[in-house]
Amino acid sequence: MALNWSEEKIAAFRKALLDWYDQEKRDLPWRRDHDPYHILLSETMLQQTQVATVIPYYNHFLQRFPTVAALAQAPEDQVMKAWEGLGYYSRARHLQQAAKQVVQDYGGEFPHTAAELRQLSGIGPYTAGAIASIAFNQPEPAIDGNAFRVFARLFKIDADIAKPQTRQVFDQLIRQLIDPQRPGDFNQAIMDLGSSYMRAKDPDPAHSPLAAFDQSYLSDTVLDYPVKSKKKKPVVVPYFALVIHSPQGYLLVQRPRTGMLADLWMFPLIDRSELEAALEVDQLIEAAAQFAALSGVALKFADAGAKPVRHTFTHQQWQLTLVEAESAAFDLAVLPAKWVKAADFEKLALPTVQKKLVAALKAGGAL
DNA sequence: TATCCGTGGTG
DNA sequence: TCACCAAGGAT
Repeated sequence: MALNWSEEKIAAFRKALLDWYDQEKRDLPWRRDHDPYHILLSETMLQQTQVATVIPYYNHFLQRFPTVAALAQAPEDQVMKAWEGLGYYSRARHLQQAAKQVVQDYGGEFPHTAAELRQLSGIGPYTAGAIASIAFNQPEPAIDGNAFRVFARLFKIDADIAKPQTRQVFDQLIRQLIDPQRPGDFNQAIMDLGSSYMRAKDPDPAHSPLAAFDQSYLSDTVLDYPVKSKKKKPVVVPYFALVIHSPQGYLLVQRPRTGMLADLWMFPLIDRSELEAALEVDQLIEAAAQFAALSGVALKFADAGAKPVRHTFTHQQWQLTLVEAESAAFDLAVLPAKWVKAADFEKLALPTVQKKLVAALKAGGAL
């Protein structure tokens, strides 16, 4: 998309945006300096996550892993523990992998170009542009949801921002507008604008510093932009959650390294949709015994009919029916599993859904 | 390219 | 209850 603005108009646009930013920019922990490690950490945490949620995680994580070298050397389970509750857990694993790449491939000094940053694990076009512009003053766009919304409104762009190929339309446009003297501030100003006057819900475009440049505002069509196709509803997946207790504690298993809640610890789950008609208690016992390699160990089930715990993810809604069992301790050597005392749960990285299950058990008097 | 991957806030 | 959103990336 070619921009037919004069040089004077482009200069006025940049000045209006940056003057406003200089006056009104938010005071955020990762804006204290331009350390690329700080920028990488904050940008990774901020992916699909709100600022208010990230701030305490960011401060704690930096306290725990102060440098890129410290993160590269850290045990992975400690990194996961620091990420616990933040969601999208593969971000944590990729972040540590990127730290290792910086140490091993670049001697501990981040590369300066977006193209090189893009090669690091977990860094996509947005994060590469953010680090390159904020930490290294490179004139690279950082196109996040805010930038999509702000520029879609400014220029009444009809392309669907849910489609990957739409990014290039915005990229081309922003490269013509970004301030070559202050690219990092330009990108961050757009984000601040997108989270304030140009927010998604109930925007206040009249008071935006870019109101005079905003084609959607000038035509009273702000709420028509950005154009974004809708997501599908999450599918319902029913599980039995096995609460197996022995003298050594509760049985927890580590989730597979890929997929949902990767690497985190939970009660064993049995996918009821794969069990077909095996919904009777005796069949359930058989399935549980099979799963946990419990042959010969007697189980006593209780409260199998209790109300399920619900937890909704982006693409799935889990309905978890708690099934409690008392067991002798048995050898777990071959499983990614261990017996854990309830008081020691907090030492492991647990997903929120597991914490919900624990809370339900405590409310029911068990555990 | 379409789908997968969490969580908490909001109206 | 529900739909949508919030500083996206990997596959």
